[in-house]
Amino acid sequence: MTDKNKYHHGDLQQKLLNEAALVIAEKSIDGLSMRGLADRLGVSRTAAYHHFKDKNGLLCAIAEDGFRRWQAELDGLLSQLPESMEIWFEHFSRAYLDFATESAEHYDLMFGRPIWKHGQPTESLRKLSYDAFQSYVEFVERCQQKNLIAEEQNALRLAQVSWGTLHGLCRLINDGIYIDRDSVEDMCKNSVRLFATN
Amino acid sequence: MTDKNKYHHGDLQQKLLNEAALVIAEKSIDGLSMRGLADRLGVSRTAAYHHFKDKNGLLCAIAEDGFRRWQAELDGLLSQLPESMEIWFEHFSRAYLDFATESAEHYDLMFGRPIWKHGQPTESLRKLSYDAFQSYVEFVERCQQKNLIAEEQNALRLAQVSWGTLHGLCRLINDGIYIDRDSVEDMCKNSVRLFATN
DNA sequence: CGACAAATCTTGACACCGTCAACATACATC
DNA sequence: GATGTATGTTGACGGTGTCAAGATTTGTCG
Repeated sequence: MTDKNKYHHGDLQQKLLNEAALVIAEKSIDGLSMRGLADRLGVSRTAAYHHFKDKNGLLCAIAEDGFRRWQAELDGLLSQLPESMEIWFEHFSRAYLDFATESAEHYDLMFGRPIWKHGQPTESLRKLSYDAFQSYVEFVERCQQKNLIAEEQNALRLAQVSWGTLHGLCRLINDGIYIDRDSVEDMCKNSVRLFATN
Repeated sequence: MTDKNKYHHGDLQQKLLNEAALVIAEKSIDGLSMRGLADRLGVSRTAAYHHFKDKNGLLCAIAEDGFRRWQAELDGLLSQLPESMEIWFEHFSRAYLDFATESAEHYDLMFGRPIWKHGQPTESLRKLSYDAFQSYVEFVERCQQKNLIAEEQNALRLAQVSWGTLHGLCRLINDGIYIDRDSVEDMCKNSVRLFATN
């Protein structure tokens, strides 16, 4: 290993992921191209194809990182049972919105059409996303067992609807339909009241 | 006008819109290219640029059609005050989901990132979308005046949150995250209960 | 150590894409 | 009939994802 003009790059796979994250932060997801990414790393256009099946594979890997970050935060939020559902859910909503808006591009990738509808999601990505949601469902169930939430409600449905609502709000912001963050905060409180007092 | 090998196409603008709708229905929005569309109409690659500023302009025009269709349906739904909010909202939800899933590609265009975040929406599109939402807000206000909805709630916020929830569900379906339509029906009923009994 | 296989990286090529510039044709109007 | 405008054309530029074939390095086994 001459260390200087090395033919093999070392850990191109990881470097690709890191650089891709930078590009996405700079120019959004549509600004990410395989060729441009290769250029930035001073590597040939097709080098990445030895580490990812295709562009979809790379995107899935980036989305996976997002899910791991979110899961870590989620674990903290779900680790102990709340005293008041209303306060907890407001806290949860804020954390969710913060994640979705601060890592907007990651969020769009994690739940967006390019991966889930068109390019098939990687099996590992599928599992990560499923686990994240599942841990939320189980949290709702634990809350029901402690009588924090009415037990006659279907835990899965409750989790789906409450998450779907948050997801809807986040999409409205990230897609540029609602841009007023204050409105969103207020909407968030409204939806909290709906879920918590029911 | 020789009628046969006519140089001028007649009403290319409308034909472009019609054919684009077909392409979108066949191959989804990403399958629509300016060049491919021109080919299908037997016209040169840049002919469309005399009728739309650029691809974004064409997409906006398609989205406008979607908004007009939705507004027509909306007018019917909002024309008279309901007797029961719960029944009405269930009816409304179903209509919204039907529209969003049956015209999935149109829906994604109407509320999707490509237009609102990246390519700036046309002024006319902006107005159409604003009007549609505004008519919903005014409906909520009328319901409040008739004491069908608690008056202390902010009508705008209520409209935003309820619509945001429906939008969230639709995105989950259209983006391929939830594919089970039965689950969605059930989720829909759950969210109805949240809004109607509050 | 040498040979051979696997991993990794390269260039070349293909088929797309959006869109600008320059030019050609048809139509409308004075 | 001349002239301007609307509409159509081809040519070109730079961009994209990705496949095939060849080059080079690394890992493995006798």
